Amino acid sequence: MATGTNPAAAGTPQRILDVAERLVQRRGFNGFSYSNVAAELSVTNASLHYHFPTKAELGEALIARYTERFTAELERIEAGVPDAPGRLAAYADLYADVLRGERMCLCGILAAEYQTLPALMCAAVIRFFDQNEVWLERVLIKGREEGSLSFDGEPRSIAQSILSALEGAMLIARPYDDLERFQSDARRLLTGMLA
Amino acid sequence: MATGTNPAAAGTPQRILDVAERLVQRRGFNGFSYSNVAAELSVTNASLHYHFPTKAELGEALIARYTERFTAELERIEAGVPDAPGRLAAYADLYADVLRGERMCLCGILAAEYQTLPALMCAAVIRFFDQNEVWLERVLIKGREEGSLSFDGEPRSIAQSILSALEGAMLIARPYDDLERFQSDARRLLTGMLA
DNA sequence: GTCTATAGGCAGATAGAC
DNA sequence: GTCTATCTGCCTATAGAC
Repeated sequence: MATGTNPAAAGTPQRILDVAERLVQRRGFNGFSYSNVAAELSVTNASLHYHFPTKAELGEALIARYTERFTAELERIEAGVPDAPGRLAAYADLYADVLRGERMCLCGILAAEYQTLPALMCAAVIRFFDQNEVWLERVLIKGREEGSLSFDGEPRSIAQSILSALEGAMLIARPYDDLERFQSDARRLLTGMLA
Repeated sequence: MATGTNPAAAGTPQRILDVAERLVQRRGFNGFSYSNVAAELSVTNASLHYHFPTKAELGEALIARYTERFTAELERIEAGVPDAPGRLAAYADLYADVLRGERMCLCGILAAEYQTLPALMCAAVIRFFDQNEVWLERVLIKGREEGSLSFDGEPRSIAQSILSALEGAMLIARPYDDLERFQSDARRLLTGMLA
């Protein structure tokens, strides 16, 4: 073990985050409790507080890990998909994968609860969106240079619209429990803006 | 008074709904309490329970009233705006007005909390979205017949995409507290799909 | 690191006086 | 219709034993 901690317990914070993440993505930050997480892991409430003293800190850790993982996926797309249209399609597929797990985007659902979140979580949500927009903007600029994408207006502005549209498509598809609806919306919204 | 109730108290249920509606649109259904409403109205918790015995019933009443009011706005648009493109623009303006009140669409924010809502509220949220789609579909069909709108695919499917895109634009614009961002997104998303 | 035990507060909800 | 008073339960969080 790199950390030198008890091997059997080494992954505990990660397993806590795994369970909490799924709960937040399905029920929202105000819709889950320490007890929900504890019950699933068969540990006590107090044990969770050892790893994440406050719910706010747990929330910050959730966003940080989610953002890291998402960023890694974006880098993987850039490494594996050469053309800009393919990268945008792969980007939409990331959202579809989340939806397949019957989840909302973590930061999408936190955006809905934004006015009730601790300040540090708010800032982290914004950073997630900003990072997504920066990546999308880069893809758009590259696509325009290569001639594989054509659009009017500022790339950053288009990137914002793509993010909004995909988050909205997730938000609405989930009550209908309809993955195909999301994919249909995503396809239309993307092709529409890049006609 | 048509109801024959105490004049001074006649509007109490409405005032309760007014306060609760704003709280839900800003903080979510799991982010407000009877006490929050009571404090704003300077009445007691128990008094609220007289009018709305359970939080679920309060939630159902909120969606019912919101849907009625929204439907009335849609009829007003059809009566006042002759052309289909103008109707779509007016539809987007309804969302902008909500956002100006620093609120999310009531059913949009409830969609995020969907998995935690009582069954009757879930059904009512779906009905709201369906009603919106039916209206949008009608506008799209009329626009295509008149030649003022052109698009590929089923009108109902486009209507779904418009709803998703506008809800998403609201969801993301609110953390940024940026009305212009919403309007820019809405314009692009609409013109893109109806190119 | 995990436990038992518990604190202190707020949630939704009810009984009964006025 | 609104009040006071109260119930029960869950919430986040902490103290201290093991």
